[in-house]
Amino acid sequence: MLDAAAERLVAQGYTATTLREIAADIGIKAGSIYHHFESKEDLFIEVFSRGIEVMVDAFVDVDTAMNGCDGESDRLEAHVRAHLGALFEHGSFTAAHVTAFFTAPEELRSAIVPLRDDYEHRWNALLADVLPELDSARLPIARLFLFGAMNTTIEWFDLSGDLSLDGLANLITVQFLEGVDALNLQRSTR
Amino acid sequence: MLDAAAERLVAQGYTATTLREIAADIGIKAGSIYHHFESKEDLFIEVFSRGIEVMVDAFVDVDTAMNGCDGESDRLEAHVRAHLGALFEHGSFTAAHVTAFFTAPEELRSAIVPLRDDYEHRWNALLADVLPELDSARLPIARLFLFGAMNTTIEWFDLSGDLSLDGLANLITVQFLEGVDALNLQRSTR
DNA sequence: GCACCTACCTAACGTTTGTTAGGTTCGCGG
DNA sequence: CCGCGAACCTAACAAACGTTAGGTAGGTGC
Repeated sequence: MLDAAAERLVAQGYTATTLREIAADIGIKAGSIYHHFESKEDLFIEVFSRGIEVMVDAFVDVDTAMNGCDGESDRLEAHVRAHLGALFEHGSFTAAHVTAFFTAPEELRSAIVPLRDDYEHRWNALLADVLPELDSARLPIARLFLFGAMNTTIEWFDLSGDLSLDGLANLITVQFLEGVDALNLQRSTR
Repeated sequence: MLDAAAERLVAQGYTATTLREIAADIGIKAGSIYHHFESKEDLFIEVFSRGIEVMVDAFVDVDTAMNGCDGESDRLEAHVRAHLGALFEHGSFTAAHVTAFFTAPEELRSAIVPLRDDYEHRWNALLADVLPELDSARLPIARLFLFGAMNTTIEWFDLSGDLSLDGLANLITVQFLEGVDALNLQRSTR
């Protein structure tokens, strides 16, 4: 049921997603939803929360899997790959979060903001490690550029196309660290 | 009235924006809107179209203002500045387009897609000029990274903050061309 | 066998939505 | 002064929304 809600969110946004639609998707009636959640808002708070949880889990997994052994740029690329994985490979929760969060009412959003802050802080810390020379005032801006490039991929990237998720993660990382021209030299991406 | 519709779009998305709200914003009643537009969809097609028009106009202005005289990276930065200007300085049409386009019903979107394609082609041609060595298969991807960084600024950039639009355009361009580390060396941004 | 809980349904409620038909006001051209 | 069209209003319409009250089927524990 949360899955169905997340998929509707991606396709239609918050207000356009109906409880009757979600209910129909899983073969029940709209009223029955209220046995599991107190309200529409309550249901979608859970969906958005899971979206962040998937991202954080993916982030933590990378952090524990590689503790200081690899190069810093490889570490960044692994995290980019994990973020993209959360977006495309772990259900629709993260995709729903990224596409539909700003279509939700403000009181719902404010309940989720702390979770988003936590995830952003993790990335700031990561970037501070990977880019020690970078002016700390420019660091959040660099992160926002990177997030912009990563998150908008849901609007155009096709999992079944010529470019793999590994390849995409590599391209984003290289472009971020070294600029566009470096996109030419990259290893084959399939 | 189109302005009011655009501002509501930015704040609430397509479905959550009511004709009664728009009417109240400009001091008329909901039914009166139908004297100017055939339907809600019709009204918002106009809003989204103007959003693209503002971007294209800004793009063309830069192209005619500087024909080959300046350096290629300056030319790119001028276009980035123009795109950000369309987003923040020329009313809410472009901002509404970028934030709310995917919250609109599909039949509305398909009426707008050709306009979007036109704008994307202009950017592809620009990037092909500025980056002649870049693999042409990577060019649309580079553009999408750049668009991602530029368009998500509406979610965080504050016109009245410490960073000016000129400064932001410079940061985005430099990061795009040379990578993150180049963010340090940039000219003061106010 | 009885009580109870979970999971669902039915049927309706009040509200809001896009939309429409018919009427009013006002200003301009002839 | 008359007619006409543009801009707006009133009042209602059917449909769809989130939500609720009350009821039903099936399983579990005692």
